[in-house]
Order: sequence, then C-alpha cells, then structure tokens
Amino acid sequence: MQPNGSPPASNGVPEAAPWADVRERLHARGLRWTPQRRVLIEVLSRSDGHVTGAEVVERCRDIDPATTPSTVYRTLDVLEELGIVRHAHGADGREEFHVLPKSDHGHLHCLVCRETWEIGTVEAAAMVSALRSERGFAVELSHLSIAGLCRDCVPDA
Amino acid sequence: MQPNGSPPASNGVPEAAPWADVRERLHARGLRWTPQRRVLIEVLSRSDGHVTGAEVVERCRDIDPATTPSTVYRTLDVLEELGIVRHAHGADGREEFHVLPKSDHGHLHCLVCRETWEIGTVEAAAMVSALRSERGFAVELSHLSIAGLCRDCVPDA
DNA sequence: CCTGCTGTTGCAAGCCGTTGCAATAAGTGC
DNA sequence: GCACTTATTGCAACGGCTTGCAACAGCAGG
Repeated sequence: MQPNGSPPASNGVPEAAPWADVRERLHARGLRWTPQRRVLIEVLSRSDGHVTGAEVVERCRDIDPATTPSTVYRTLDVLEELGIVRHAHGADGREEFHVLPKSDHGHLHCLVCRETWEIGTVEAAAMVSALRSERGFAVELSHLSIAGLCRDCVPDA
Repeated sequence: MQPNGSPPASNGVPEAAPWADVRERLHARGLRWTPQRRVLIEVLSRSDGHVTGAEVVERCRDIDPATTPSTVYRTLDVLEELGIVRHAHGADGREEFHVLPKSDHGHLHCLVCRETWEIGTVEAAAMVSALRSERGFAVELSHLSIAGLCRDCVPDA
C-alpha cells in the first residue's frame, strides 16, 4: 500500500525517502512495526529537525491520545540505534532530539535568549582533533551542546 | 600564591578560607544564614570539587535527615550567584556542581566508562575564540560538557 | 525582649524521563 | 487460519529537579 506519499510538513519541502524504509529497516533487525511506532514516525517526519522529548510525546498524543511516554522514549532509543534520530541535552539538561541529521553537528545554546544554532564539523574541528590527539578522546559531536551568551546577549558591547 | 594545596576529600581537613565568610557574603546581600544553609555549606566544604545534585541532597541528609530537596537546590542556586558553586550537566543531562572552581573549566565525559576529566581554558581556547570571533558567541566554559569515547573505550585501536 | 518585614523553608504537586514486570501482539512457520 | 516465539506495550512506581504557596524564622529596630 502506497497511498500517495506521506507529505512532510505542509510547506512543500520534499523530504521523501528516509521514512519510507523505516519499517524494512526494523524488520531487517528482527524488530517490529507497530501502530505506536507508526505514530512516532509520523510525528518525526513532520518535525523540522529539532524536538524535545516532551514535544514528541505531546505530538504523538495529538494523533493518538493513548500514547504512553515510556513507549515513545523507548522507541526513540531504537530509532537512535538505526541512526534516524540522535539526542543531546539542552542547556537545561533536557533531551533534544535531532531528526535525520544530514551531517554530524552539535549545538550552541544561548543561556539568555534560549536561541540555538548548529555548529558543524569545521567549527569544531580544532577542538575535536586536539582532544583526539592529546587525550585520545573521540568527541561525539552530535551530542555536544555548548552553552554561553550569543552575540545579541553578551553584555559587553 | 595561595599554595595551600587545598587537600580535597576524605579526611577532616577543614578547608579554611572560602567557607568562613559565606555567612557575611550572604548578609551583605540581605540574605540569611539558616541551619539548612549551614548544613549545605558543611557538605560542600567536604566535597572534592565535583558532586551531583542528588549526592548533595543525600549528604545533607546524612547530617540532617530532615533535609528537603527543594531547599538544597534553591540554596545551590543562591550559592551559584555568589560564585561559590557552578553547575553543568553530565552526559545524561543530570546536574553536576563544581565547588569552588579554582579555574574556569569544562568536562569530558566518556559515554562508555562514565569517567570524567576536566578540560581547561588552554585546550578549549581554539574553539572558544573561534566561536567568539566568528559568531560573537561567548562560551560559558564552566557549563561545558563534552561527551564522547575516551582513549580506553574507543573501539578502533 | 518584643515586633515586624521579608527571606526561607517544607509540603504537595508536577514535569521529564526511566525501569521492572506481566500482558499483548507482530511476524514466522506450518 | 493457527499456533508459537519474543519484541513491544502499558502500567505503576520511582528518581531528579522545579514551582506555587502558606507557614516560619532570621535579623534589624525599637
């Protein structure tokens, strides 16, 4: 059954592929395709790439009010193993999921305005390679959250 | 200066200076010196510099079983404003407090063995200044936690 | 010592996540 | 279609931390 592709958001951004084969990917690992997982995938496919755990739960409830948090979080763990989502913690320590990361990247969080920005491999390169060579430490960039004050919130002009 | 070595944990080495004037510092701000705060200061003065929120609560309870979490966390907030403690979040998002940070530093967390290391201004310098000049972003080093795999846990030998 | 102002506390409740466990239901083979 | 294996679910309870609120108690001042 392929009833007209599942459109991503509503603003014509394509997205197509990634979600189509999730079911098969699960099966390939002996995992199952359940109604609850369908709902979660539906929610994620509509996200813009960054969501908190609580947001995901809430959106799932919009589709199926019976949604249980434990199921959602456990499924997110599974999807993380499949590489479909990736999680990190915001400046307040809460979970933030990154959906379909197109590239490995971390985040910058302004402690004042709460705005966030992505920081890519290039910007992190110096630090990452320094830690790698000096300490043998392999940074998990996708889990990296750097807190601080953004340009607009730095008091010092 | 301040040779002092400041012997960290265990033995009853009473960390003279910093704690002595906490009471006055509070008073100077119109804040109060209460039994509960006395207990918390007692606990912090015995810490080796890194404790989780839950640990602090538990240790306070060792001294006064009636200790309430809300009081502890609220007082830690106050002490953070006084610059006596500083908090960050571990790889799991839980709070970690740095007591009397002698220097600004962040932390490295191994996702496998859970070990942690400090990372100082020198190591972070490249990244900090890059973010500062390219984005105007002022990194709060003391809040920085970098997750990844340490030398001993990196699979790839 | 007594009084009053207001910083603090403790409680109750709540939010975000996690976990143990028994019941349920995908997916497989016949 | 029908067992059967076992991945998955939902529940209930808990851990860490926060918040609203009424009662309490530092600490000047008289």
